[in-house]
Amino acid sequence: MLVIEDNRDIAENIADFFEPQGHLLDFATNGEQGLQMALDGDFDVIVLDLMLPRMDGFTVCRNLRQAHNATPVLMLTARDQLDDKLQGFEEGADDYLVKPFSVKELEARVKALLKRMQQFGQHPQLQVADLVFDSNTQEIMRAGQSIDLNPTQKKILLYLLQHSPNVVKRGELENLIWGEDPPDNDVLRTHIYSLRTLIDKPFDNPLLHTVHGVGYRLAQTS
Amino acid sequence: MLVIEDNRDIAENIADFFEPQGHLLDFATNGEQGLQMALDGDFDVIVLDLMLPRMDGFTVCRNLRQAHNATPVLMLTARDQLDDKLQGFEEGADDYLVKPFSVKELEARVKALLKRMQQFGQHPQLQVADLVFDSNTQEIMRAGQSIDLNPTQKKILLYLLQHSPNVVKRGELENLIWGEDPPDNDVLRTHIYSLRTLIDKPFDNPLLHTVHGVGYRLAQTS
DNA sequence: GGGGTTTGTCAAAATTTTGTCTAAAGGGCT
DNA sequence: AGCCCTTTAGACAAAATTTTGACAAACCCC
Repeated sequence: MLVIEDNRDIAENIADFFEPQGHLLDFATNGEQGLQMALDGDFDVIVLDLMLPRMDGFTVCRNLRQAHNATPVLMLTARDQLDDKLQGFEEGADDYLVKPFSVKELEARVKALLKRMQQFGQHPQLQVADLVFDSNTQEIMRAGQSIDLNPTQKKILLYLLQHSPNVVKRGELENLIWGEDPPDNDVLRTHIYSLRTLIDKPFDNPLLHTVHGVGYRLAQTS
Repeated sequence: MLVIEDNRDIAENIADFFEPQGHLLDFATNGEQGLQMALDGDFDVIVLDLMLPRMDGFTVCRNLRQAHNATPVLMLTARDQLDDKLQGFEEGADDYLVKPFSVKELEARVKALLKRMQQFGQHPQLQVADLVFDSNTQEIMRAGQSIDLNPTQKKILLYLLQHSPNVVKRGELENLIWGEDPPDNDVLRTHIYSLRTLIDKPFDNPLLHTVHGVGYRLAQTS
């Protein structure tokens, strides 16, 4: 659990409550540091204050999501900022709590988040069959050997991993890579091709499957 | 979205806000009725009041989970009952809101819940008899074995499933596939034929029936 | 039951989508 | 500028899908 909070009292309060319960806590006291730690470490949940030195909570959260980090985020906001809360959800927060709050309530919400994540088997590292994305080293490995991907390939693979075994529409991927205006010709095909030659070609059973007319999906089809 | 709430004002408030946005709402005014509806129907989210006639919210939630229903539940609780809220999470609620609340805040939390669900692809599964369509993976299975359909066949099957056991007019299907101007000759027939050979031929009892002069329907006719 | 219409069946042609691969274009760095 | 890596373009092959058309079977109504 990572707590990004510049107010020493609140941080201590949280520490006093959770640490005796056996939770491991890390603390950051400004946005930049927090983001860095969130990206480096592998936390089960992040408690994120909104008003922070150096980088505000929204920005931290947005950056986190852009880096394809799906760690659940619980935001702490001041009492009188409903609009901020709404924005919080847009940025990818999973829950929020209004200050001042009781630590027991924080506990309840953290529990709920963890339960929800666990229920769907949200492993800290993304994995399909023997294909693994190690969020610590940012490395992709298949069958134990490391594979080197360029940024686009990595983006695609990560997105497919996150949605596996579901089908991802071609349009989603295009939107992921190019945002609004995708190129007129079908470049995505080439990227999929190159990704395939790296992650599937050298191995026996392919994991990246085409769903004709729809898109692609990553799954073991045994 | 199912709203289980005995207070007429609150229910109306919710309805007024969500229905114009295109959400489909169902209402129950007591716990037993609510539980029944939750078990029968297929809701994307359930808003559950705590104090209810006939069966309280906790019990509803617990029963729901015991029946292995994973629909996200958002509880509504009175202001001064933190302990109750904690119990709510024990019983399997996914979030809660303290009364009185702003409808916008409810919206934000509902949205967050739905997003969380969606991230893990909690889409509905369409099914008629032993024929199942998983809209996440776009996989079609009958009697446990996977069946491979092309896009048109998928479209047709999906539409039939959605309308099962009702008859679907040929014109509807043509409109579904070709939009405005359908081909002059009767191609649909060929598609139905090919669909049949895949989903019915290999099995004992056919599910796709012709209604002469009208269209087709998907149903078990035992 | 018979005639006209609708539907089932099937194989081959036409079309679209996807895979493959090479070359060129772009971008950052020294 | 020159180099390296990444991204895009385009062309052709391969695969999959959709349409065509022709005939047989089933259906409906008088």
